[in-house]
Amino acid sequence: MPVGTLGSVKGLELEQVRATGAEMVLANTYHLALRPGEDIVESLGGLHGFSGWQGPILTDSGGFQIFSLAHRTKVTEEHAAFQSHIDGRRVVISPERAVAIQEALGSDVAMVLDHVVALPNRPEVVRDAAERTIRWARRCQQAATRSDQALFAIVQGGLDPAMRADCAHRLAELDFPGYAVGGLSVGEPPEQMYRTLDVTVPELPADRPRYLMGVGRPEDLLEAIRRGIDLFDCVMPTRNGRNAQAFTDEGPLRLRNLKYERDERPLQPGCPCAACRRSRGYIRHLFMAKEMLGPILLSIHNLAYYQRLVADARRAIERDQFETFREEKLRGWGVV
RNA sequence: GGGGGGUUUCCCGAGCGGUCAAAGGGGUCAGACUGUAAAUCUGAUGGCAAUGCCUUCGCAGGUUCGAAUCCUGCACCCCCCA
Repeated sequence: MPVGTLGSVKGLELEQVRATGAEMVLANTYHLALRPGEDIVESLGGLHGFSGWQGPILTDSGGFQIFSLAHRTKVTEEHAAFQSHIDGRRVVISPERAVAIQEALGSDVAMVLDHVVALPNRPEVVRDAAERTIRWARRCQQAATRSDQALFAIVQGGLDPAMRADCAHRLAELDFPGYAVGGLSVGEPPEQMYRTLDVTVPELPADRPRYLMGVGRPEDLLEAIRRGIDLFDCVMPTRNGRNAQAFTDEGPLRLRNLKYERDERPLQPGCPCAACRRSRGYIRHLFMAKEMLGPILLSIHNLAYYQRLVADARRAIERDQFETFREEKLRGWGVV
């Protein structure tokens, strides 16, 4: 899923997002509750009518903001209290409120409010957050009223295998329609994230979507797919695209680099996206000149690249050739 | 013709006797970015055999232990008066 936190995949029109192959996008509860407010989104047709996106929409709950905006957030058993990053006012999001906001937003998939902490962290902090996440998941489940909206649970538990497995197991017993693995890629080395997936994913029902939140680099996606993950979201293709980085089969390209000044090749030979109809030299020029088309084109390219990556992975799995596919990709990226 | 102001490292622009290879900004070069407080942030940016040496603040001389800073002459630019 491309990330459209504020109800828009930054810089891109709906058709451009759709043309990358994306079917589902992500938006954010905390951010939309602050601005414009879920009541306004609801009155303007819900997230679909409001943004115009016809496909499925998943809303994150605000749990990630407990981590990313930690310095202005206070968590109690009852709720998370934020000091708005926009105007400083107090914004309280309880599990019940997170569900109510998401129901008003009208997303197709809502996420439970979870408690995300930075890693590495003290065991008691990680355990406390994981236990609270389970209690909050129950409260979210009980607060949910819409039959046309799925509610996914989120596994926490840091890097502790036992805690992860336990958290996953206990959430699985609550019979959610989908499960996410959260609290990863928040500062820990990739290897530790992979090891955590090794022990977490097997505890989650294989007949439900298994979603790794906020990940990641192309190699992270393949490592996660290999371990049973079905769904991802990440700002990397769009944010890094806006910052002049293009993902390709030869690894990421920093288009501002002098070496592309006269490079007449496309970013990725064979890529059908709009950016790849131009030369690297032209795209470098756009970034050096601070033309808005630069960030737009690389956002398009990176989203298309990511979509193709997972589509190809899916096809490889169907042919039982995933390992070969993965090794080829990693070799191209120079990761192995 | 008379009076005044100015010329600083790639650019703009501080500095006005030593702590100045010289603030700050721009540009350039390089790096970071993982459920978006991000079209953002970080570092480098005279040369070198480099805990030191050399070259540089319009040009040429001079004063001084020491000058981007003071003095003299010259060149060029800007403003006002005629």
